Amino acid sequence: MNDEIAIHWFRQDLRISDNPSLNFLSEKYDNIVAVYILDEVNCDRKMGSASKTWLHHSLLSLNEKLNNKLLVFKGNPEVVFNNLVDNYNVKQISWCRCYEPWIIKRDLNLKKNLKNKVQINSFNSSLLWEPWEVLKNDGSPYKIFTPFYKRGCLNSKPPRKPKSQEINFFNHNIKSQSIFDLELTSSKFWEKKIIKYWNIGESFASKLMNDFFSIGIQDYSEGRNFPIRKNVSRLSPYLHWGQISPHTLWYEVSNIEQEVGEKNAEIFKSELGWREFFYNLLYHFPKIQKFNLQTKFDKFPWENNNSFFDAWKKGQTGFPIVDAGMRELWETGYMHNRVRMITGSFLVKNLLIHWNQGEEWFWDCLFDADYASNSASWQWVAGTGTDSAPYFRIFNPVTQGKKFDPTGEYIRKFIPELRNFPLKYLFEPWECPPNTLKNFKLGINYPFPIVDVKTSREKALDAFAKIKVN
DNA sequence: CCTGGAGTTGTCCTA
DNA sequence: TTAGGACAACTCCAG
Repeated sequence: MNDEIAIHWFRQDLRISDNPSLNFLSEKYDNIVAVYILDEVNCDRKMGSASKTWLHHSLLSLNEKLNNKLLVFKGNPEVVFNNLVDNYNVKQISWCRCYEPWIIKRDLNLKKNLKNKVQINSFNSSLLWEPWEVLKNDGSPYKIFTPFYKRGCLNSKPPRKPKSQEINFFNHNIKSQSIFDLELTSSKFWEKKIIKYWNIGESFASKLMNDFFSIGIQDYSEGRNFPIRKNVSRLSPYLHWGQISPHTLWYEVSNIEQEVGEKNAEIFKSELGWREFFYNLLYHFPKIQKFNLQTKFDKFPWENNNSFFDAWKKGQTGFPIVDAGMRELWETGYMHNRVRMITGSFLVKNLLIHWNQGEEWFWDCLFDADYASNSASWQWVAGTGTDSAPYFRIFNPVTQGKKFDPTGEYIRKFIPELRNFPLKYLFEPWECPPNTLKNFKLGINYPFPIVDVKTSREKALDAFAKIKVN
């Protein structure tokens, strides 16, 4: 019997279907061995708590699909692979590309150091266009979304078509650590709570896609702005971990463009385009996770205020739409996109707290925490990023609440103490005449607003004026 | 090199 | 009540 093996290294492509590396190996080899390695040696930032939880359950689900033959290790991949190559007849190692700067660097070294022992291949699986392929005519990267997407992406070659095939996984006897040895999970109440809202794994990703494409997308262009409506896909965590490919989403939504309306399909695609844009930015500006893209913001007078930051994290700012969002995040490991903008704008522009702090908190709490998207989105909110959105665009947390949660249903869902609060004052409880509600006292049952909207807005505008170029 | 049009998601004031 | 312009000026991008 043939004892030659080929290793597929699972990373952020935790799926069997439409996996180019697995497809490639399957055509050449009869014996494929699947490996996952938790690398906390080379990384420049450890996974957040929610990400670890998602990964833990994803690996359990993947392992089950593989008849418990997934090999799991913790440590430096180079050491792990050297061991495997020295002890088994490994002909080939193959993986799907990641784009975090530290991973690019690590993989490059790994290839260099192992290429004399074993054949190595890598594939694109998680981006519709490679970041080095979408460039302006002069060869430099785009900094503005619209030309990036319309001209850079839509005018170049169409994304690869998704392809799924039978994979020849090998019924091996190789020993490894267990998924529990990775210590990705704890018995924290918080973890148990947030996973209750999700079904984690590849099969649930396709189910979610199918459900969304048959119902939610029908009113995507309008409805996606309202946090209580079922018009967003909530596929972001699955996309991040590669439990579904953007290629599948791209072509599936193209197929139903007539039924769901061209506009809804186009806007959904452009959201995938934003994801591409964020990766493109990260690839060409690898420091955006920490550093302002517009360096003039380096001298912006951010404020250090731990009690404000704590109030924001806990959903105790006294602004119901902000608090509802922050509590949704803590309760479910997710926050609706519109509310991410509102809470982000509030942190940065009303509290004047550095976007780095918001980015860190989201990194820890979000199931879809993504190195590229999280950083680039925070820079967008803060106005420190590439897009030249006017600095005076400051969300008003009262107006935004009234506009996008007009029935108050979202606020009431996540802020139980306001469940019986009159709708008229729900977006600005401090305006409610005292004693309107029995057993409710502002400052006791729900906090007073920690800042004044008007004066904090003006303060932010003054601060922005100070860093103007001239 | 020059030119002109444009830039995800807002708010506030005024007529 | 509502629609339209001001907010300020910059950088990006393509021709």
